[in-house]
Amino acid sequence: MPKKTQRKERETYTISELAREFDISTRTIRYYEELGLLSPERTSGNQRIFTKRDKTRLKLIIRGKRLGFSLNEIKEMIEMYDVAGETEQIKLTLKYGEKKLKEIEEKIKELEMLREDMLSIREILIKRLKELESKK
Amino acid sequence: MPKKTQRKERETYTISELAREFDISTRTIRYYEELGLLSPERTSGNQRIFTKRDKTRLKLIIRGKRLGFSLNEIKEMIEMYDVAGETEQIKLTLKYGEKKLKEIEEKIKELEMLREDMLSIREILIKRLKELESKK
DNA sequence: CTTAAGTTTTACGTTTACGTTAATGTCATT
DNA sequence: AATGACATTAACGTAAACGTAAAACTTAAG
Repeated sequence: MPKKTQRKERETYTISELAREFDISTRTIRYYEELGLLSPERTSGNQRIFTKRDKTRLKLIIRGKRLGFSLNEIKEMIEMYDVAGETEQIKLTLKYGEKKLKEIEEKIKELEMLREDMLSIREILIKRLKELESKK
Repeated sequence: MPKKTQRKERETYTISELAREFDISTRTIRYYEELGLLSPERTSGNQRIFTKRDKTRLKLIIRGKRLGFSLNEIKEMIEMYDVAGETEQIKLTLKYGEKKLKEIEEKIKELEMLREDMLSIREILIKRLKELESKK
């Protein structure tokens, strides 16, 4: 039997690896853990080990931030992923999810409106520019 | 000649009227002025008078905020509306506008991804719920 | 003219989301 | 075992975006 590669699963990351990858500080990552947004394992020497799952979460957190959600809102959304629970809990989660879904769809609409605004301003500017250039 | 109605244009608002309408504090409105996002006229007694234009701006500011833009970014976007200037200035504004447009389109995409995530979580939850209910 | 409700500026306070520094510990390599 | 690179906790600092309170002024209504 051939020796199996030692590489059982090196699908873990250190804090600075993730920090570099997402272009944030290690402090930020620790802060997210402090708020309960992440809960990485630890080595025997107490250093954080991040799994693929943690990495996915971090990506979610960052996306949420970019979209104007507070860390608290993001936490609530993330917790939806972790509902192990009973029917009542699930129903509540579903309800909250519907609310968030509506908010998200609202935001999409608003962004599209903003986009339209920007596009028409662009048109105006281009027109003005052409006038100026032709009078030159 | 019939007496014209005194109502030449009462299309103005006090600070608290706007505050109520947008559900923000008067402090917030004053703060936006302090940052140069608004510049309302004043009465003889130094009280702020907001025009329709100011109101439109305020709406824009609030929308921007909801979408995760900083007040500074919002200010820069608003200033695009006010470019009276020369070709060079217009070109710069256009360039900045293109950048913002891309950012906005990025955000729309991200929100749509988030929406997909939420939808699939919902599916999972609903499925789990049905299982639990059937085993009852 | 008086009064109440609203407004002004000034200034210090608060929350969120980290930045920064210090003192100490861990890990991999030589 | 020693060196250098990275990690840990603790704690104070900071910028953005307002909140809050005080003291004085305006305005609309009666």
